[in-house]
Amino acid sequence: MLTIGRLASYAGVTIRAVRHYHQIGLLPEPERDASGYRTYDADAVVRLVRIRTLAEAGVPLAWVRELLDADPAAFAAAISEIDRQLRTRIRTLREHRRRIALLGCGDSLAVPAEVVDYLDRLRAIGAPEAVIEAERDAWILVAARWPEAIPAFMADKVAQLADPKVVRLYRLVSRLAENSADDALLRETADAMIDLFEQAAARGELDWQDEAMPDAAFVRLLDSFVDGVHPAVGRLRELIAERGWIGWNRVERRAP
Amino acid sequence: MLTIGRLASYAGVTIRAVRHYHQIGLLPEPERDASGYRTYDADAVVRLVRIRTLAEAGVPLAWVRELLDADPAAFAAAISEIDRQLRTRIRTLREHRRRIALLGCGDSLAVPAEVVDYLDRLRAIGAPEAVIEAERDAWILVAARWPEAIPAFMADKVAQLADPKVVRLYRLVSRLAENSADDALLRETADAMIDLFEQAAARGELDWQDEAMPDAAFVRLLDSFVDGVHPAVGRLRELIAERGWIGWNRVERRAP
DNA sequence: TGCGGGGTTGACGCTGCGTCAAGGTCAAGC
DNA sequence: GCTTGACCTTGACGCAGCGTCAACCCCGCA
Repeated sequence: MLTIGRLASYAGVTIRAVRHYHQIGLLPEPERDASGYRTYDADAVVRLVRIRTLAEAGVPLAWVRELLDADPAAFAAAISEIDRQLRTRIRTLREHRRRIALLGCGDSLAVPAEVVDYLDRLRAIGAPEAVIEAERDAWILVAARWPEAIPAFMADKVAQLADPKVVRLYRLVSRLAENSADDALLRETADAMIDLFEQAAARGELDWQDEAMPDAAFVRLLDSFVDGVHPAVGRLRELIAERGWIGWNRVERRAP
Repeated sequence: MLTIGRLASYAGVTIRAVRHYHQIGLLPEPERDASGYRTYDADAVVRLVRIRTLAEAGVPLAWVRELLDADPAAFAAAISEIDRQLRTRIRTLREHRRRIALLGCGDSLAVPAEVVDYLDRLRAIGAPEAVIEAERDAWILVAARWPEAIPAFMADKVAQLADPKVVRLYRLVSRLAENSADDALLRETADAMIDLFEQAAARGELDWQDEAMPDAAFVRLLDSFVDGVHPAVGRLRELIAERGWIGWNRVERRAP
């Protein structure tokens, strides 16, 4: 007759594991001796070893009991099902490895490569860091909702940067970032933006905005990044609104 | 301003996950509105997306917080550590797959291949099923404690089966299994066993028993399988003991 | 006013044990 | 007979990352 400790050591498991198996009914509770100790016989060791054999092969304990006395067909079926699950988990972990290898750090975390490229171009034409961060955050949101649309969006945005008017606007914004009290500069910036808005309207580029961004609340959310860039943005928004334009990420002409 | 549901849907996570991140301090608790609803801003979405990006790459949540504002060097170090852990887990699962593919079912569960072979030979010479089961269970215990010793043990046991005396003994045992009341048969079996014991003793085969099986309690445990085969085994043990021999798996000569 | 679809906190469940906590038991040495 | 140390007992929390009730509040709409 064995104590729990000897049983466990014969089977190569911990005492805690044995008690756990009792608790979940995998190993029957044996007789107790006068002092309450569990007393095991050799059959318990055999059963325990079999339990471990299955458990160490990745069989969930919940399935072990049925497997221990399953006929060959059921056994084989269960084994192949468990193997399937193991394969799935391995695939998941491999996917994790793939993703973790792609992770950039800090700024570029959660930002698709196309967006990183676009932000670099913005930086190259002298956009202020605050603007770039706002763009980055906004594109993080867009990428989370429509990851597949990012390449097209970015191709579009990069193409826009070829327009000298756009570059000039960013220059103005950059100067404004350093001297936001300059009212003439503010007006000049507003003019430049409206010029671009009107150009876009003339080319019909505003017409498919609704399809690209169908969610008004989401667009307001994106706008909030722009508003957070600098206090002067509020003034800018007012100036532009006075001239009948509303919105940053989806612009509309309204009665002034 | 967003409710928790919109926040979650923008970031592609469940509401429960967001609350969980609050609970573990990964995402700061936002302001509440008059009715107690949490009100989020766009920055919360960005942070949440970043958390998900890391979590979906297999980063444990406990590490996400530090990673979110780690410098590139620390970030890279953490990433490589996490990748190491992922590789370890993949190796573990692959080992599970390997083992599960090797699992026999029912009888052969937890029995090494060499033992299966030996049991088949026993069956071939006509050993009764009860004896084979007892052998099987005993070898399960031995294999659990000294798996590396099994091939040598089995080579030895298989070699023994070449001895006609051993084969004859199993024949007797087999007849005894069918007719345990036959006293003459019982005595003949005892004689056959003692003959083998003495032959082994003469060849010095009993001398290294202690080295092979140093644990007396363990040997008693193995013996208990033999005792459980059939009630007649008890009679057999007495008969043999009268002639000065004790034990099944490790035999000793004692003063009768 | 009722209904459906939000939101709130609190708590248990899952997996397979590890790890205290707070004791009772046993064999051995003094 | 007493201590010591190794072993046994039950009970309960902890772990990772949420899923899933339960029980209740809030809001807009017919």
